[in-house]
Amino acid sequence: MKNQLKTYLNRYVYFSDTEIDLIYSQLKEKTFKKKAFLLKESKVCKFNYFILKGLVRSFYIDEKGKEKITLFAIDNWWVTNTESFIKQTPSIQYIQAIEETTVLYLSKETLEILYNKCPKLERAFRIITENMLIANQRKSDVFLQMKSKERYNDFVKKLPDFIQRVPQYMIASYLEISPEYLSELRKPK
Amino acid sequence: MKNQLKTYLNRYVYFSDTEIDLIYSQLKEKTFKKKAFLLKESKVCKFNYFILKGLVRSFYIDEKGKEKITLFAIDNWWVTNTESFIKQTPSIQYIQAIEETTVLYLSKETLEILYNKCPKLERAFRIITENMLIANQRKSDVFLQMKSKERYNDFVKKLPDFIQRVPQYMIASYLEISPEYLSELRKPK
DNA sequence: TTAATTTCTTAAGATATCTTAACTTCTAAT
DNA sequence: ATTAGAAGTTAAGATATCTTAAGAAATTAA
Repeated sequence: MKNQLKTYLNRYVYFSDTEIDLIYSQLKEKTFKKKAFLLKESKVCKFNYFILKGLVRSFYIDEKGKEKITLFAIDNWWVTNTESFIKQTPSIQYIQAIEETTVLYLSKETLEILYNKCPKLERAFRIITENMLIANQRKSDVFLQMKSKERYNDFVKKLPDFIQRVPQYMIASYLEISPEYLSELRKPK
Repeated sequence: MKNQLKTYLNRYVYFSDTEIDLIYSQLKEKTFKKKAFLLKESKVCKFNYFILKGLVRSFYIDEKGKEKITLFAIDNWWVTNTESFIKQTPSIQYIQAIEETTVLYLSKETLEILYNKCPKLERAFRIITENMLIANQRKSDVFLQMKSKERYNDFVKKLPDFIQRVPQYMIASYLEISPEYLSELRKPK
């Protein structure tokens, strides 16, 4: 566990074992069963979760009562509801385990204490946040205004693992395509 | 100029005058005429720009040769092409002044030197980046899958200043609506 | 002020995508 | 193994939005 975190963090900034020990000592571990919620709508998102193993989705319910999936996250990704976690305001979204998922997690308060004790961690999160912004900008700038078929092809190409592990109707929701139409698009010929 | 930057940065982290002097000493100032480019497609985005006064847009050209606007930015916003600036890779997008625009700007290298000399600045940018991420997630999560009319109404409500200053066809592009259809939507009754 | 360019509007026909609803296939639980 | 629920497919009709094309209005330049 500690080693997985170390390998991950060292991709951004080099941390000594002592520093990793400090960070790790502040993290708690938990396993969520399939379909269990890490966060529910209207609750403040208290934690930032580092996924050791598993698969989760984030979604909200629109005016028509439909689930709209906004992200998937797997091993070695941080997942939280950024807005709710940063501002400590109620979340509009849910975070739910699609597979059994084991995480390390920490509160905003704990994270801020760590930033002060270990400025390198703040640098790591600055870089991680920049990367998340870049990924999200790709989604909003280009991805969402492609045609449905292009979005699906792009997703299959870039995230083939997810196609295996995530039900098709969830992929449709993430791609903002109705499940029926995605089914149509997948038809050969 | 220095004062405007100070007021802005102090919204995130408190900086002493000495620290502001250090930061300010590394920034250059420049004025772009209306329609001048801060960044052109295929070039590496060398700078992060802090807009003192003015209005710019970022856009790319799609396969059909149409301009797709991805953001507007005004006074007291940082603007750059995040992906190109962070990774120092060629940009797909342009950044262009819509009105005459005066900026302070600095290179990635300079910014990294400043992060080391003044860790508070790294904290400020960590927070600024978090806020940009939150704003962008709102766009990709909710905004882009609203109906065209809702997107327009939302934009009018949240950014009324832009309606005055930005030609309607540019707003249409940002909202991912054809200019003709936006014109239709705006018709009374 | 007039001409030139840019921006905005209107309308008709085309198309992508959604909705509904029924049916099939798959999966998980008894 | 059987059944109940979940997930995926199919097809017809509805609708949002785009495309094209032309003209009107507004800005900018001469």
